Amino acid sequence: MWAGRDCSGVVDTQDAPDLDLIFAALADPTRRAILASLLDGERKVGDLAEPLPMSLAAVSKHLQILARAGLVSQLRDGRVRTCRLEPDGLAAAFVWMQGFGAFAMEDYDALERYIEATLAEDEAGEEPR
Amino acid sequence: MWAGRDCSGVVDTQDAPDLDLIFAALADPTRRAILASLLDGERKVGDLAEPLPMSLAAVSKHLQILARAGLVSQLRDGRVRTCRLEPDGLAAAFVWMQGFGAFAMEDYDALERYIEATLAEDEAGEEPR
DNA sequence: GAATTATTCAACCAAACGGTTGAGTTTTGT
DNA sequence: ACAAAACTCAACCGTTTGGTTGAATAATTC
Repeated sequence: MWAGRDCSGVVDTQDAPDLDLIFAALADPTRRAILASLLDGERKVGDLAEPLPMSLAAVSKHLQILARAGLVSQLRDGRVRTCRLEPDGLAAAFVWMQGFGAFAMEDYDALERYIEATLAEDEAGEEPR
Repeated sequence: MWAGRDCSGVVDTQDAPDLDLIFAALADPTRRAILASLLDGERKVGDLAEPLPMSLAAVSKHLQILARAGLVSQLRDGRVRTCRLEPDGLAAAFVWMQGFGAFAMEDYDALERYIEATLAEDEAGEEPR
């Protein structure tokens, strides 16, 4: 992976086709807030929108962007649309970044320990509902 | 982390201030190609630009964006500007995503194994120069 | 010191982004 | 059947993005 000499010969070498969409989706604080709130479990569009300082239509568009990136999915049940986090989308970006860190991060072990600690603490804290 | 009830009460709750910049920087394929090419080691701006299908000025702007996000740094030595990967910037985004995955990913172990494999293979393959 | 090399700066342009409002479109409730 | 609820769609608007070109800057070479 990342074969040495010409990994940038063509711009998009072996890039997963939707990393653009995924990272772009993550680049907005509103969208990250939505994702964070979905960590708690499924949510209706309206419930997601309620705390956010913008119109329902704006939130709807944000959700479309998250859906197109494969980060959330919407299940329509009656007139209500329920949103849920889609783990695999995140995984793609995560793996890409990891492939990076393997080379570049010096304090990889420290990071690993930090992550382990966080993970354990979270699992103790509350269930994902 | 991600305290249950109102993690989205305000949009930017405890967000690292530059996640916007980091993810936005990663959202462009040209910029990811530049980062990938920097995995090999330091590079002059011109050398980074050479394989890319755009003007030098465009690449210069991409590098500014990467620098503002803290993902690369430029060391000017004479008239030549040498770019290097900045690991800590990536780590911030990485940790954010990890905090996410801890809750959401079902196949966490599989992912971990995949990562371990990739890491081992890469370390065997070539040195980062 | 004049020309060349390496890179940024500034102005511009089309397209995309993040928001708005107002009008659909389905369900649900009475 | 009617009105309200829960959305999405469409059109618009100001700002940012990703590229261009041409000029500016700075260090090297002749």
